[in-house]
Amino acid sequence: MLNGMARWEPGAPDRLQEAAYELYTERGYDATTVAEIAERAGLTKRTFFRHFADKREVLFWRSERVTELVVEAVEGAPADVGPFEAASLGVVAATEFLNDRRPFSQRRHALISANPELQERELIKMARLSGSVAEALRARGVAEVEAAMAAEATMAAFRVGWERWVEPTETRSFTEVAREMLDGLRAVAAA
Amino acid sequence: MLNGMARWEPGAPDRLQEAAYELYTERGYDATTVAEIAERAGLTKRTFFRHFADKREVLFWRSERVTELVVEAVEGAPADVGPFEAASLGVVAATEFLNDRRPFSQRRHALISANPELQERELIKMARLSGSVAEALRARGVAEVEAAMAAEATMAAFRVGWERWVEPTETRSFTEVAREMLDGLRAVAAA
DNA sequence: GCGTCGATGGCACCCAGTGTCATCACCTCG
DNA sequence: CGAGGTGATGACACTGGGTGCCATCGACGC
Repeated sequence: MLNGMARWEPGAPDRLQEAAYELYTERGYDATTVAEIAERAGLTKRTFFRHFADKREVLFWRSERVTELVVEAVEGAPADVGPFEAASLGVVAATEFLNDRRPFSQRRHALISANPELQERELIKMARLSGSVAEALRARGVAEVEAAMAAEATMAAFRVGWERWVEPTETRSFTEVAREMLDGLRAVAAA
Repeated sequence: MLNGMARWEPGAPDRLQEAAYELYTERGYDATTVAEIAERAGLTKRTFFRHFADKREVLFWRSERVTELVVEAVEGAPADVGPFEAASLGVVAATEFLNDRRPFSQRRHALISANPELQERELIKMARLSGSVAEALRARGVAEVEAAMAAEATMAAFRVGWERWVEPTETRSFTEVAREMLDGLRAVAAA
């Protein structure tokens, strides 16, 4: 037993995530072992893997919340708006959620952009989100390919907007930035 | 020494890649160990990692060739076409290259779509490709954000087209499919 | 033939991730 | 209040990806 207090202290995943963020920031992702994370949280390696599928997943914990928000927004879009507009409402919902969490987002972005493995994980998360959006669009009656295109295109705008928004020099809200990107996408595609 | 013949036989990476494809197909990616791949190629695990950064990379070997073709196409686009059109020419170049390689592409796609780890790798490859396209666009004088948007959007069309093209029921060329997707993107964004 | 050099083998090692079983705290029920 | 059940954790062994290090081998120039 490493720490008599910690074993039955509640919130194991939270403590593990916090410890992971700390260590990843202090020493970098690569230089941190799962055993060290667990130790700082007063737990063991084995327990870490009971709560998180792998060493990367701890950084993406609860990100499904964003997916839910986006899907709900798409599903709740007015019946008369087209697929691109509906998907855009999903993107906007995500940005509104993230607007309050800019410092956290920046910190997380710094960690992820410093490591290819983490970028891969982020990319597949976004791809799955795109898939969920496409599915929600199909549920609205949008054709297969059209749904996929609208979802992928708006996600592209989201990605580009994200990269911009986390920049320290950017003063606007994520929502504003994303709207600019969505409009920019329209303009670029129309040209 | 596992195989007296193989050690100094030329083309170690080729043999390793072929062995990997065989084993991944026969037993699946997860159920295959690097040691097994190396053994079938008449080499050792250590040598495998001298030629490929990791177990996944062997499936993406020489995919930089596509990147080169795409970038060249974008750079060689007429000076008067807009960023979206220029990027589209890059996508078309990629499809033309892949048109001859449909069976290989389908086999590769089957492997990748069966495994999340491999999907992650594929996604980051595409993201890097998108980055290269954006850079080529900027070299043409396109503004930062506009370049990123055009690159991401056309890559989205490429991805959706790809998923469609590898379908056995699809009879058209990749180039045709991609053009439809690029047009579809225009239509969807304009709506 | 002799030395150089790049590619390979062999080995030890670290760490991510898993299967299995024992253990512990808490809860319920008699 | 004590017995048994339950879920979370610890402990341990094990597989496999990936790396560092050095010995070795084969080709090639001299």
